[in-house]
Amino acid sequence: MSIASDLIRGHTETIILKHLLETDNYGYEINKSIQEKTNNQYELKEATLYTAFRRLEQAGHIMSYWGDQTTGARRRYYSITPLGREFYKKSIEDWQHAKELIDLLI
Amino acid sequence: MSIASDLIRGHTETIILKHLLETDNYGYEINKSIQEKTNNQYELKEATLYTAFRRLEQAGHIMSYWGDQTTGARRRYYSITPLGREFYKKSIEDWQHAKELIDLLI
DNA sequence: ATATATACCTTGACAGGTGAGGTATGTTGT
DNA sequence: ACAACATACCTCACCTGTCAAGGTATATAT
Repeated sequence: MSIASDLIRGHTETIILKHLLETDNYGYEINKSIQEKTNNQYELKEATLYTAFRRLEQAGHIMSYWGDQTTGARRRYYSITPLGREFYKKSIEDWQHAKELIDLLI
Repeated sequence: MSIASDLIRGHTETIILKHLLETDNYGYEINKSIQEKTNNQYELKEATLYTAFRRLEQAGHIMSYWGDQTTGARRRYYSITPLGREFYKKSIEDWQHAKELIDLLI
């Protein structure tokens, strides 16, 4: 059992930011982590993942740099900014609030 | 404090169906009911409301008929179908599931 | 007369998600 | 040696639901 796009929509950025709160990380690894956490019930589509990174960087919520892999494919690491942390906090509050309203209405 | 479009997206149809479970109703009244329930924290935009009605009718989840108002503006009443009830039930389950996954990920 | 409330509707723009395609490196199986 | 797979990135065109902005029509209150 999966999850509909329209239900996850709007959470993509929050999910990514959550994965950057403690350590920097790169796209592929973040997505694998999502799959593991959800027992393969959910994964971000690559196009969704990378466009979200662009939006977040554009908005100043994350910053990126290339890892110095001496072997294997190159990795672009992302780091959350102070602004990104604020945005994350606000998103969590919005979600708590939205949950209540939706539960009230459906 | 309001609620972001992207967080409510995908719930519009469920919200409408919920309002039709017990009695037939019409658009304007349904929207007022939503505002009252949420203490004016949320309302469906008219365009959203009416396009959702079209989708639901197209999908066979609701049926419509004109009320016989002798005075005042005409009303188009909507009635939920058995298929609509099934869809509603499924949507609630999807929501419960989505909530868990989102809470796990953010 | 004018404003407000009721009640419906459509069109075009916008934004996020996605399918389908691409590039490149390293490892594992036969 | 070669194929297949895993790792890791990226972009473009398309789809869908929301919304701003416009419209129509009737009844009531000031």
